[in-house]
Amino acid sequence: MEGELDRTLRAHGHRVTQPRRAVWRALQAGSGHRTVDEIATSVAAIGDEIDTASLYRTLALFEELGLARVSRLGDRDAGRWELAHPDEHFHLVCQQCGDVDHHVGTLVAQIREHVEGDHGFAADQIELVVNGRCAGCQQAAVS
Amino acid sequence: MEGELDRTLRAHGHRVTQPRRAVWRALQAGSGHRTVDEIATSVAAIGDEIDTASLYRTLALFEELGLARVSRLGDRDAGRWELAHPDEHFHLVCQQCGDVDHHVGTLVAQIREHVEGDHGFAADQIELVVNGRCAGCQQAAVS
DNA sequence: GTGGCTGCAAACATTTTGCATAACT
DNA sequence: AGTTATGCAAAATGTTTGCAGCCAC
Repeated sequence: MEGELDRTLRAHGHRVTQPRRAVWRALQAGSGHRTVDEIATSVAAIGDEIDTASLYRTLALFEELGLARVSRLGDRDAGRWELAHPDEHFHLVCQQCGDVDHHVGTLVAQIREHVEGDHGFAADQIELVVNGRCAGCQQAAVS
Repeated sequence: MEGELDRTLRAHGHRVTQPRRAVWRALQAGSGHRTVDEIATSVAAIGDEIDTASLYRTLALFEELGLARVSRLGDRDAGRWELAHPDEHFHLVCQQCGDVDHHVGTLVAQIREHVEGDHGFAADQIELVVNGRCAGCQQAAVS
């Protein structure tokens, strides 16, 4: 469904270009939580090409339009991008296998209620990152 | 109490040096959530001096020893360091005034239970960053 | 045709690393 | 004395910016 990108871009007076479409498709393809580098590779795999600078600009635009989201997972390295989904979610980062799991649940809604109720804080975006060891790696450690 | 630093360092076979003491004192001084640059300035203010590379190495060591913690607050820029406190806590980042509030509560413990119970995930460190507008800025917007 | 968008290259900021010297134990 | 930690400089990494030409509108 290419419609959403085109519609959103035009609605805000931005142009629909080949690079933007390519990035959009690349984001759809993968399973989220990709670095800029990975997205560039993904774009290349589709047969397109995009310059790093343009990629950053495109992602920044997507974020501004609410089409994508970036999160810096607790650790050191680079920002990771994913398509924006309506549901609130949180990340489980396994320190051992490096896997990043993506969970949707009521947890984030509970957090929102808590900070709004107890602290009078208008929560806009909630980023929850849990570092630890996933179920698989715990088993592996025992065996 | 300078004892904690000395004790912890020696307990792990590390040396007690002037730069390490200076960084430790600088961390005690400020109110947490400082960038490497700010810590360096803080060290200089005490009358000491430390090279950036050493500062990074020192902070990495402190983290390894459980004396300090780093967090990349959702946004763009650099990592922010603070002393490790036993209590779990979370951050409220106001997008308007830029203030970073630091809250302790049962919330983080609840999160831990949730991911361990429902997802079999052994939570090691939980980083919760809430972006939004603080109570003060909400009032300011109304008036 | 025109102004926004892209690609290229260079700048920037943050963090890491190699190595000779200094300092803790 | 024997190492470990430091400072300096240089590199690595991730991201941003200036600008001439191109392309969607």
